Amino acid sequence: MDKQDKHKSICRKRKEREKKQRIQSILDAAKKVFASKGYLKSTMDEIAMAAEITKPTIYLYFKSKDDLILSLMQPLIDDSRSRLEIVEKELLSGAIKNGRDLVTGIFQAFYHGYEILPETFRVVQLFQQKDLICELRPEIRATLDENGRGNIDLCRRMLARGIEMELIKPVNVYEMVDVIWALIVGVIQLEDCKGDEQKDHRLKKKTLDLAQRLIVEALTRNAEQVI
Amino acid sequence: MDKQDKHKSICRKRKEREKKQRIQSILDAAKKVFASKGYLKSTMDEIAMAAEITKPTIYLYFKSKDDLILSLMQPLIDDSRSRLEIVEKELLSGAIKNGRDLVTGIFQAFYHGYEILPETFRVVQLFQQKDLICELRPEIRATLDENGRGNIDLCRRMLARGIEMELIKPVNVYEMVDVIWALIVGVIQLEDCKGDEQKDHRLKKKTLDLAQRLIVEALTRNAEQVI
DNA sequence: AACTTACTTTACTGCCAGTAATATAATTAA
DNA sequence: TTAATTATATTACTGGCAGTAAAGTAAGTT
Repeated sequence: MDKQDKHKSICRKRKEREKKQRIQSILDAAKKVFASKGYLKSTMDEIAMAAEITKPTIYLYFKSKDDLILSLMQPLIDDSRSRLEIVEKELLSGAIKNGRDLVTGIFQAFYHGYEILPETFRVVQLFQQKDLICELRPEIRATLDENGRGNIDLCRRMLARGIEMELIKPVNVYEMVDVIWALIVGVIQLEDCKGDEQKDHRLKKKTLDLAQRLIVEALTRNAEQVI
Repeated sequence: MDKQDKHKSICRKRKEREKKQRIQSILDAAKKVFASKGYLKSTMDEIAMAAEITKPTIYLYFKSKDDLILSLMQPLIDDSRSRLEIVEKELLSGAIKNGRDLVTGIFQAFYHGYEILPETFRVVQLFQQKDLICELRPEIRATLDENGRGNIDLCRRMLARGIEMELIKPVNVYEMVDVIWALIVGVIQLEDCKGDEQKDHRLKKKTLDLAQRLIVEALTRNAEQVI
């Protein structure tokens, strides 16, 4: 019996491993297809083809096309998170000595997600406009919510701490985080629809740099209040 | 013969009038449907129904669903334009005496478009993300391009003038206009996906106000250079 | 070997943008 | 007044895609 149980559990483990691999291969395929054709123009059949399976198999693991893309977003959120945490550590340890470095750190943490996965990042935005955040695998929805919110919270804490430390002027941190996020999303969106791939990145960078400088400028004059 | 010609021309005029009315009724119907269900969820059949005609008739006047929504955008662009022109007049006449009023004027000119036609405004953004600016009636495409660009140009001229008059600090006006536009679009988008209709407008306003203040703050300190 | 479970596929439905072919009403020409 | 032309509208379709039901297959279990 003992032997049998062992056998069972070994087989189960293999199965689970295979399942994970299958899910991963679907995600990889989806990433490729989305990246090459964009979310809206990509079809589930194409993704299935790329993953060397058929469409219904995808639906075994993902509730919908939206669920699929949102599952891709998780690593992106994680990336921002880890970058923000580094900035926070620097802030708490005193390595960050002025408002400029703090604001720049936050900007870059968010922006980096776009640099590593532009297409996925773009889709995050699409989702905000459509009313499609429903109909997701609850797990994904939950983690997405939690982590997204987590990043924002972390960001707010850092700004609040920055204010305490008098690195930046007192502002409403809730609104402030929104403004930073809005700027990044807005600039990327704007430049995406203008540029032709090549100059694109440079333009975005320049515009975003200006945005960053303005925010720093506005937040770091120690004399006056913004509010 | 003279009499006949007159008759003809009168009839032709009536026809044209009727045609315009039909087009207008389609646009009105589309505006209603889009506003109530959003662009993506609205179907051409629904719009046809609302206009009390059938779908193919719409395609007689509009090349595609995209063409239809873009036709709706024109008034919105015109609105921003006329508001910007007022600000420009004030700037040239000397009625605007500081950077704050200039920046605020530009912000408000753009933002007003959202206030009067939120759904259409939102769709403008959608278009920037999708790759759908193709396949339009060339006339619409042209005017849209021209006027959109026109507004941006106007805006740039005003900022440049503001710099000349030393109302604001010297910055790259191309990037600056992008930053302003990005902020407005970004904030609206962000708040749209958070709020539940009621508090929505107030939140947006507050966040946008902060954005405005920050830009003003950064641009109006006369001592230092931003760039 | 019969049975259960997990997984995959074939073959569909339903929805929707857009179109071809056709019908109807109004204008013009005879 | 009637035949021909034009403008306008409709019915009935196509094609593409997300998502699903039902049927098949392979592996593990008894």
